[in-house]
Amino acid sequence: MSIINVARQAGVSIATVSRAFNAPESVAPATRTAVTAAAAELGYEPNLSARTLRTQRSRTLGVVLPTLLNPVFAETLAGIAGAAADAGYSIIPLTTDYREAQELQALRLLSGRSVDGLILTVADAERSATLAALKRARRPYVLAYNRHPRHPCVSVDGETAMAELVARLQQLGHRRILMVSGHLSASDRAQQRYRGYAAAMQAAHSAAELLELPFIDNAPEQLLQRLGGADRQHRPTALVCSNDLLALRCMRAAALAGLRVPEDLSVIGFDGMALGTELRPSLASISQPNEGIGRRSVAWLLDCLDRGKAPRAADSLTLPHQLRELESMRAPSCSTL
Amino acid sequence: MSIINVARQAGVSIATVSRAFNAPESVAPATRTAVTAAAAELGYEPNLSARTLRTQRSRTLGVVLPTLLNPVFAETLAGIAGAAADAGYSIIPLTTDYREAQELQALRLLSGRSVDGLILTVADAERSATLAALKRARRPYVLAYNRHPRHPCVSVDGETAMAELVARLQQLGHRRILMVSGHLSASDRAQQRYRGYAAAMQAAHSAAELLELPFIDNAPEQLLQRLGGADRQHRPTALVCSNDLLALRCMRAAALAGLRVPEDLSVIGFDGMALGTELRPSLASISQPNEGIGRRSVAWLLDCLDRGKAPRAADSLTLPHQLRELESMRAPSCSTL
DNA sequence: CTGTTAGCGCTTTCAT
DNA sequence: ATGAAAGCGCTAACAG
Repeated sequence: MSIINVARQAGVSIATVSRAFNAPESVAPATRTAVTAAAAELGYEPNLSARTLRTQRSRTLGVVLPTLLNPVFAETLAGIAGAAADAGYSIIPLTTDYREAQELQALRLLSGRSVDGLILTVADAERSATLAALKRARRPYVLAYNRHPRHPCVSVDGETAMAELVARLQQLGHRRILMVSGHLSASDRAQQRYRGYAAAMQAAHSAAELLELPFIDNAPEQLLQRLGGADRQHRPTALVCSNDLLALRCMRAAALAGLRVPEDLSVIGFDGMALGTELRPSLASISQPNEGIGRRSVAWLLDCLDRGKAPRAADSLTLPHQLRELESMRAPSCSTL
Repeated sequence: MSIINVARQAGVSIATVSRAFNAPESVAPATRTAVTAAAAELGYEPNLSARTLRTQRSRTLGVVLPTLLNPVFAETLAGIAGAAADAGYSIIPLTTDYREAQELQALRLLSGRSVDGLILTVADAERSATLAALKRARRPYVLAYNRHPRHPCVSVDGETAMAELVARLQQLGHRRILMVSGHLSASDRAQQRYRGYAAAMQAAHSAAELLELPFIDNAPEQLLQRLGGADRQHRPTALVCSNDLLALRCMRAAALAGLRVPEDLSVIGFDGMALGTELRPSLASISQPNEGIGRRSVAWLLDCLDRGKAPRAADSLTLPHQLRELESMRAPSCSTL
């Protein structure tokens, strides 16, 4: 079922059929109707491969994310998929598990598919071979979540957000605030969040303390140890976590250590995954507009594509974050101070 | 950078280059080396659109799922994406929000992209216009999660699973077991799960009771009412939910009604989303191999594609489920009986 | 084992 | 406003 059948059916040339679809105004109304009718009758759908081959535009976007098992990225992908679909674009998602080798592999897979552009979240924008390759190939791209002065990014200001959170906790009366994260070296975002935490702690003349947890089992020994110590004076009254999944683990570890959240310990996450509000206690978090980050990335990229230029680092977008002060966060009770 | 450049560089014809890539054994070792070297030097990647146009095979799969905001489907997509990538296939995911209009729209988008096959989860396989269209178009497809005698499906036996769960609850001493679901008419899977529940309740001479909740706010009035009633004799001792997300809401509603889980009320979900094990209490659930369902669907579909035939309903796969008896489920305490 | 060549379905000059 | 025809990059006969 090709353009040829439609042309025959409508009694016109294939060029006219093509025009009727791609530049309707350049075709006489009567002809247009005839073509449309013929196409509908035959159930004709233009062949994208042929169109791509001819125009060198695929109307397809590559999407490279760390994992879909973290709801944050699932939400982001939902936003990307929605925005892309609205614009008539398809997406090809690939996941990397935070591994550079997989990032490069993803790029290779996508390069053959001649995607018009990519949206990606890399482990560390500064030292990313993937981004270097991308620049070299001069393919338009937008980074989601990453923040870097030399790349086009859509993100929130995690450093400021974290500093605000710590300030707010201090204001509530918290003094011993522990930060928990995965391996800092594995994520430039975690590093930024830590900077915000450390700066705010220093500003308040409190001691910063970081606990890096291996991302393996459910109730990490280290955390239990740190929380379970008999010495109430040294136990933190609040845990700020570099992401929501980690915060969940912390809440569970706290419960296992016999601590109540938030009575004995406040736990705050980062990301604002939708699920957090469904829990009990609901998860306090610095919420990012995850779907929004996805949508805006697509919108920006498509806008650039339309004008034939690549997104520029200087036009990077910082979206607003929000402190979600939910049930897992509150002022420390007297007994814990 | 096309096959022509490589041919020139290697001093052979374009046909030889093509063969060197697609049937290396049919080319002299020396020639092969020359071609490979030339390709590497030029950074050549075969153009998929051209190949697709010529061969009518895109090495791309369409994936149609209800939503990515439910972790179950995010896990499924992760499995699909992994298996597809391993086989050198790309996927184009589309979401439908359980709406038939969007299912049809998805099909339209995919038809132009000439995907080799599709994997989909539809709201109701029995009355699905989408599946009808798919059959008419003779495109190979596999349903994930849906179960239907006339379609090729990869799923677990939700009816049996639910019956087993209810039997186990009865064995633990539960008598007043309430089932909670979304609108039954919206999902053939929920219907199957309900059948299993009803049958098992009847077998135990207990009264089946279904609460259909609108999928809108976080702590549905109806549920609170049903749980909060002063009359302890009529309050259920266990809630079986048609999915994990709903179970989460139930746990939250229970807490708001002043009930402890599992001391006062057991809550069991269905799906086995990974996040459930991270909560406190951890979520008991009938767990399905979500990533596995995705992977197996891809494997089956690709296998059929290789042999040039479409998956047949008769070869449908039922994967094993498992009762995850975690913290949110236990025998009723004396005071609640 | 290798080369020549005809299209896959579409868009886009260039004529008319 | 419409048609004729070239060609996007590749594969698969076919010929040698």
